Amino acid sequence: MIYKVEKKINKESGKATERSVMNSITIDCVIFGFNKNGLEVLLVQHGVGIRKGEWGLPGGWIREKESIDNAAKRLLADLTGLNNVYLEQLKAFGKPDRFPLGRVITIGYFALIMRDDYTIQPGFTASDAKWYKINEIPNLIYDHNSILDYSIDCLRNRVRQAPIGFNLLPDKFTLLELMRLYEEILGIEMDKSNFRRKILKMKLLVELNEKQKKVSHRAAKLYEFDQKIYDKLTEKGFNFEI
Amino acid sequence: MIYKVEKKINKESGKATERSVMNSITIDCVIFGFNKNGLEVLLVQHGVGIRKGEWGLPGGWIREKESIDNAAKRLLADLTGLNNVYLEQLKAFGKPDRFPLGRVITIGYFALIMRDDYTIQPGFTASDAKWYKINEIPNLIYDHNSILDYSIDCLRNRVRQAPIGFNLLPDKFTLLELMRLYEEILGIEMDKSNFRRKILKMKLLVELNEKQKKVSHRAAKLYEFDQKIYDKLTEKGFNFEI
DNA sequence: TCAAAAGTGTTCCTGTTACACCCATGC
DNA sequence: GCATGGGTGTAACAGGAACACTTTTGA
Repeated sequence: MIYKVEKKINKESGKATERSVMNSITIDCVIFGFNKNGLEVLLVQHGVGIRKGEWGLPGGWIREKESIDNAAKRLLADLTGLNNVYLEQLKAFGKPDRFPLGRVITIGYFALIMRDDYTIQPGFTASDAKWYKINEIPNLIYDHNSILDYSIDCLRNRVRQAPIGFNLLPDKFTLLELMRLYEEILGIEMDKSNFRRKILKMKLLVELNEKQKKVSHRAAKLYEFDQKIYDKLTEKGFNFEI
Repeated sequence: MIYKVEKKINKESGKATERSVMNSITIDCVIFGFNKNGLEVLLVQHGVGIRKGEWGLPGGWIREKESIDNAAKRLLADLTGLNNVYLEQLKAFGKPDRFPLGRVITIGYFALIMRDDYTIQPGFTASDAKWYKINEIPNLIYDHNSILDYSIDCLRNRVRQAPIGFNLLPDKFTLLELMRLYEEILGIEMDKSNFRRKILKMKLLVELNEKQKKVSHRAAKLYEFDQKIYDKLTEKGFNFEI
């Protein structure tokens, strides 16, 4: 029974014929990116199987000897070529009928990456990959729409309680760029002045001796987020909150 | 290979010889209870296998045709005899060496139950079950200590952002009882007067025409939490926060 | 009448909100 | 000079923290 399921799955995905991976468990990853288009998600098109041509979250199998976190990291690196990416587990999704060809539980992850770094590598489970705006998501395979919805809720919560939003921006950014990021993710409008005060008061940004270049307005100062400063502050009981 | 692993697991737990469950995936549940002793967790003692006599989280296998949420519900009902229990998934735990006899990923859950309701039912994977205070947890099997630690962090966050703490109290409770609950979970001291104001201002408690009885001091009013009121408020954009 | 907890009121202080306004730069 | 976004300042308000005080009940 289980063997049969595994064979079918392999037909579908066209991979993992050796016994080096766990069966009945997969990983699916919501990859968030941010640029002038706003918040986007990287989706892949299935290259083989009955759902060929349809879009879904990038995902894959877990090898026998790797942790689930490392499996997610590996899948992400294979697809994007990026290594030190912010990655966090969402939760497990396990409705019995979520996958039509057998009982497969999937563990959801979300990643935050800096768009400009990114060049698409043809992933082994995808014939194509494409960024989609957060509010223009098509119908996805399996339960991937609900995983995606869940990930957005999760991102909105997390981004307000931990300084993880910086992972979506270049190393050096202006305060307004940071504010636009929060506005986009949270879907709200913020006050420039109040945002500046709030974020600067936390003292976890490093003010650089550098300014924007080639902008048709007064050049803004660039700032940097320093994880070490944040770690020190949290040790002393500091809680990030926006 | 996988079959071998499964046989070993069965020896260990003394169950699931049919093929009606998924292999390589389990569920472990952190069950929180609250009474005059404070916040406690229900642990079970392994009845058979090499870890006999050691304590761990109650858990079990997922049947082929049930969702993971329902599997957790079922396990909880089998152990405690309770049915409508507040239950939430933590996340999946999947270090490759977390289970010594083979690769098994577990999905963690936490439950909030009202202690007085509770009578221990001999669970099929446990020879004994016992409540442990949150800060007197012994060494547990496998990675159960880290699952438990994670669940406490998670509870502390959740209890401040959603009105789930009520599940640990009787239907009717006084404001001070509620405050003591928060103090215990969050590990902080609160001001009686400020807490009253805050919680009453939310208008999600129903004031009953009833008072405490047989107390050797002024009897306090009893209140009730009404999920419907909360749902209506959240529709209007209300956010619970303590 | 005393202990213990219920319940009310008030003051101080901080952080947030909603603005108005000036500054620098490219076109 | 004007449009655009950068950056500063402030007054009004809301909410939280800290604390004092009165009330009710059983023993």
